[in-house]
Amino acid sequence: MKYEAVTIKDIAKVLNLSTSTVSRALRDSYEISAETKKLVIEYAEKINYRPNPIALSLKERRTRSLGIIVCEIANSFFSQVIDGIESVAYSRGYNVTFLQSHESFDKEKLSLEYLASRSVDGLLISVSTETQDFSHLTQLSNRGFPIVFFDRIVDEIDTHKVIVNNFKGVYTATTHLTEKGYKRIAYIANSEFLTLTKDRLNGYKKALGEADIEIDESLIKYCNHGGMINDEVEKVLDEIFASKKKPDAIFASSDKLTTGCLHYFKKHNIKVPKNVALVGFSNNENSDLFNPSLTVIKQPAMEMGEIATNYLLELIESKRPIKDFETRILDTEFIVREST
Amino acid sequence: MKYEAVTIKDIAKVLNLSTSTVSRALRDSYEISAETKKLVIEYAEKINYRPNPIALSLKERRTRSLGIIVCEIANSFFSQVIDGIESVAYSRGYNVTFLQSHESFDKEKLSLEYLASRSVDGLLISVSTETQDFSHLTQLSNRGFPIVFFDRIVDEIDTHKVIVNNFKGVYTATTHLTEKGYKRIAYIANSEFLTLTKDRLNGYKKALGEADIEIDESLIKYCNHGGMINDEVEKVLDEIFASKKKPDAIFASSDKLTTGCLHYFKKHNIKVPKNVALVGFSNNENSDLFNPSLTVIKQPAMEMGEIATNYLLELIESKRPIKDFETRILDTEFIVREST
DNA sequence: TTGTATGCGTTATCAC
DNA sequence: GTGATAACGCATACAA
Repeated sequence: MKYEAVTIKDIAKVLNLSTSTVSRALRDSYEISAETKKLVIEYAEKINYRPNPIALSLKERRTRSLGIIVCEIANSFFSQVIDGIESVAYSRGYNVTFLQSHESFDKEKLSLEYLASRSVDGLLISVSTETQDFSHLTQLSNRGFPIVFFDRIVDEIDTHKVIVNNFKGVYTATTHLTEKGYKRIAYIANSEFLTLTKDRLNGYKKALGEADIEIDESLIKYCNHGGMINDEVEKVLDEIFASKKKPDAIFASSDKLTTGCLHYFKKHNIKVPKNVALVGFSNNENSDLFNPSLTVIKQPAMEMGEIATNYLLELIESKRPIKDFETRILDTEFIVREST
Repeated sequence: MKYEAVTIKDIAKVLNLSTSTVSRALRDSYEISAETKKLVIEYAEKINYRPNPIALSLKERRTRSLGIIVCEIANSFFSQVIDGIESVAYSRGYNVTFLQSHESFDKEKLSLEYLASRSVDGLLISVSTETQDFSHLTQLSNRGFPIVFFDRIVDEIDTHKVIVNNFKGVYTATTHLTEKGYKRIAYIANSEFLTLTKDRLNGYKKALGEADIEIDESLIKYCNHGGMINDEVEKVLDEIFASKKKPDAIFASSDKLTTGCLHYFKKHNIKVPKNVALVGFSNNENSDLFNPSLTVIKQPAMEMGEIATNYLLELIESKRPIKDFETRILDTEFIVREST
């Protein structure tokens, strides 16, 4: 059943006016007499008239909507980013559409295509772990479609970006571990295709180097689907714990990987921090309630969303092409708790 | 800067054809010669033509989008529902727009108005804790706008609904507490305006009655903002624990309230379950990792989203008005862990 | 002060 | 087999 809404035409017919008069009256144009205005506005109110945003979009050639692509919203970090995006977008009169890639390259590509085919005026994206080929993004960007990257950015594309200081965050956390005397520190990384993974790994290596700990590549493991695939984390941990020289600490590079480790430890009855210490990136609001409470690197997620959205609106609303792009780097917060 | 996309007109001009021919060729119409089709399709592919969904929406008077309003997506239960909604919607060629009410009646009303002004073809909604006045929903529903309620439904409005058996879920959980010997069981409820709150409370009362425990109204507390306001939970717990006869167990009626209790206990050094037991509704994927691990009532969130979406699409796509509405009641799952 | 005509991108209808 | 035209709902340049 089609729901039929009221249009300007309906109002015009009833009041014996032209659609243009009604349109102008509703927009409070100076050309219209106070009397007519009152008539139109009151009637519109009475029958609950609302302009059709679709028609407006077609006319103005813009949707006043922003598109967001993230791997998943059921993730503390991303839902906090989204809160930041939403608050800025709404205050500037923009609406928001989220699409989840579920860490799938194909889904990301499809979502992107849909959004860019004029459903939204611009895009905020944190790419999927699978994404290695950026041509879908490059093409759009080159044709002038406004894109801002956050969190998982793409180096090859020149535009505004918002990230955290991944290197420093991990360096601080790893140094914390080495200072506590941990020697065999495993690193469970996200997909190796992400720039952020490299930056984080460098922080880890630097800290180990400074503590005169040799880097053992067998302790560095990648989860190319970001822990989204069933037993990705389990497999990686099995490998690490099967070796003769077991780790005494673990660094986990994302929310999902961090809780993934905890689930594994619980299942295999590995005690934290007695048997192995754990630090990880996490914006989980309950990480202090865990058993043990987690030592975490926390990202300013909300702020990230706000800044990224302001950047995007700048690109969208600018009268002339923007050539000078910025990359904003935010600081992480390091919170020490029982797990180390 | 406005991003200019390719239109049928552009193709027509370049190939010296009319827009109608191009349109037909692209839709593989039988009227068009194979030769022309090939020409058009190949060129369209080359320049990456994508039809403008806005123009299509205007023409077809439908958007192929569904609107979702929930209190917040940073909530395990709702993000799981959303996953269910998304999967069904996409498989049926629909796109999804989420709006968060953040438990504010005003925000809910605004979001609703925006969506119903033809941005979406139908609406899935779990109302905010603040919502007492349903006229915004009643009006739309009466005018034939397709709405399906899930989780927090509105009794007054006749349409499809999907809920869980709240009475039974709470009855089972409370009985579990009485059987364990708990006598003073406090009940931290969500907003008293929600139907679901009444159903749940009835389950609690029935279980107490069967255990010959008198109902103590001072142990029943409401959080009318669903725990969204700063120290709502803290205030309520302060009251309960300030009384002489402290509770020996607590039932929390939502995800947010359950973790809210845990945070309070941690802060005030109240041991669970030694000082007080805790059961609550929760779909948190990490509730087994908490300290202590939580005894919870878990809802089939994903399934709820799927069923609700199927109902909504039925309303949208039906040729004639639907008069027979269903309320689907799903079973909850009760998981016993350390907190009781 | 108000009305008429046009166009945003697309497709259906009717003409040739 | 292809082209011209109108329409979806709205805003605006131009006419009156």
